[in-house]
Amino acid sequence: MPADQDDAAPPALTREALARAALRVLERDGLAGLSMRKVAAEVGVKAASLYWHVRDKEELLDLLNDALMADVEAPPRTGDWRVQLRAYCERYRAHLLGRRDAAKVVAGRLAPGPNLLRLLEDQLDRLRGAGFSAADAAMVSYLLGAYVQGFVLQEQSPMAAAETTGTGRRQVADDAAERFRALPADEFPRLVAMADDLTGPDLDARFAFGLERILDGLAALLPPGRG
Amino acid sequence: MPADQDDAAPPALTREALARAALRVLERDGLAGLSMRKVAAEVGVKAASLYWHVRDKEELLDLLNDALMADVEAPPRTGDWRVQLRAYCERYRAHLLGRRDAAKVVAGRLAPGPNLLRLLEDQLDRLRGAGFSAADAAMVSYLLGAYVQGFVLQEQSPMAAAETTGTGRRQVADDAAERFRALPADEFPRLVAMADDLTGPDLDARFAFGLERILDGLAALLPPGRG
DNA sequence: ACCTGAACACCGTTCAAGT
DNA sequence: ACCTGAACACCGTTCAAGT
Repeated sequence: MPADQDDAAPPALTREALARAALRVLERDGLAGLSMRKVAAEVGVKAASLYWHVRDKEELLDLLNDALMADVEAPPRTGDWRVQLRAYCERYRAHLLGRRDAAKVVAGRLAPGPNLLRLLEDQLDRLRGAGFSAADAAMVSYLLGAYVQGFVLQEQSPMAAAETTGTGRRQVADDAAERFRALPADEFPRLVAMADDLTGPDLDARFAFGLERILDGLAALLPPGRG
Repeated sequence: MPADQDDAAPPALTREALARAALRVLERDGLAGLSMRKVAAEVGVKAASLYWHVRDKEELLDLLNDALMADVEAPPRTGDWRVQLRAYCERYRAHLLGRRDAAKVVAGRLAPGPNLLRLLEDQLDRLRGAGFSAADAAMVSYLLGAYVQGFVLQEQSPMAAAETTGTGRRQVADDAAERFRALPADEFPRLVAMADDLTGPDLDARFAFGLERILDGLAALLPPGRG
């Protein structure tokens, strides 16, 4: 009778396990604190061992990138294309905001892993169903990705910095407004006058504003009945 | 008669000189190769000396961020708001694309330096003149910034990687299309069918597409006569 | 097939000490 | 006021060697 496979067998160091370990280190120490040595320790191994499973740190970051996309849930397929696309973007933003430094990891990294491919497939399918041409659907997906990632990148970094110094996000906005107001009014009249507009509305509102403008622009692409 | 001030005086290590040195190192070695030690060497000093002028590397990157924005030229004030705003975005993109890793440096970094403030003032002034409310103008500026930075971030990283491996950008697109086509067609029917649409149009066209959608959406914000 | 020890060539940052 | 030497606690990566 052969020994059970599940008693003392070490969990088998797979690339997926590596990615999950990297995810835990990212959450704990941030991207700047994510080192090969720490990820190795997280899986109970020495740094040099990682190079058996992964070419270099860059490849580990690719794995991490896909692990980050593992549990985004696509929105329900109810409502018209506009509510579905809006939900997609809102969920994507919320998902990125929810994990530390996620935007920084995801941003410049194209290499789509299986999880991202799954989402892309679903999104393109909905766009085609809504009446967008294949060429337009592909570009729309690209446009929305650039907007959401660019937006979250700008809001996540300062938030992280603020939390480090212990200041709340209301405080950050107020400080920024104060800096605008303190500028020389002859050189920067608009910045001084618009200090509150530039810093006031919360980021949810700013995200929604941009998103609605983009959706308006996309609607103009469809035949009048469907937009 | 006092000695001339301009004969043997060392150029005086200012923060601006530091920023320009960092810019040269960035162009030469990329963001990953930008170290305090190299920037110090670039200005003929030891690494420890930098900490007299700058709190830490993060602050040096803030200076670099503003130096990167030093010579962007605002578009001419001719044509309607739409041509001016389009020109703004195209110039910003071209400017970022033109300097190595610029998008990565600029992306998560809010701290606006004097150069960025100058541009922002000018852009807001044009938006107000075009008829956008103060609140809308502020949000439009934010939206366009997120889009351009997000877009360039996605196109610049792979370009840099491709140049490292010596492959041209046509080759990169073809390889990507091939990967889409090789996916299992039952699980990813759209991706397989749309492989060319997803990778085909060059990045200039993709950028223009997104930009025009956004501009369409913004036009809907103005009273019918001015949009 | 997978892991380790030890080493190499780097990092950012601090701090006493120099001028 | 500005710069340096020397050190500290790290990095990513390689490679011979182990099992």
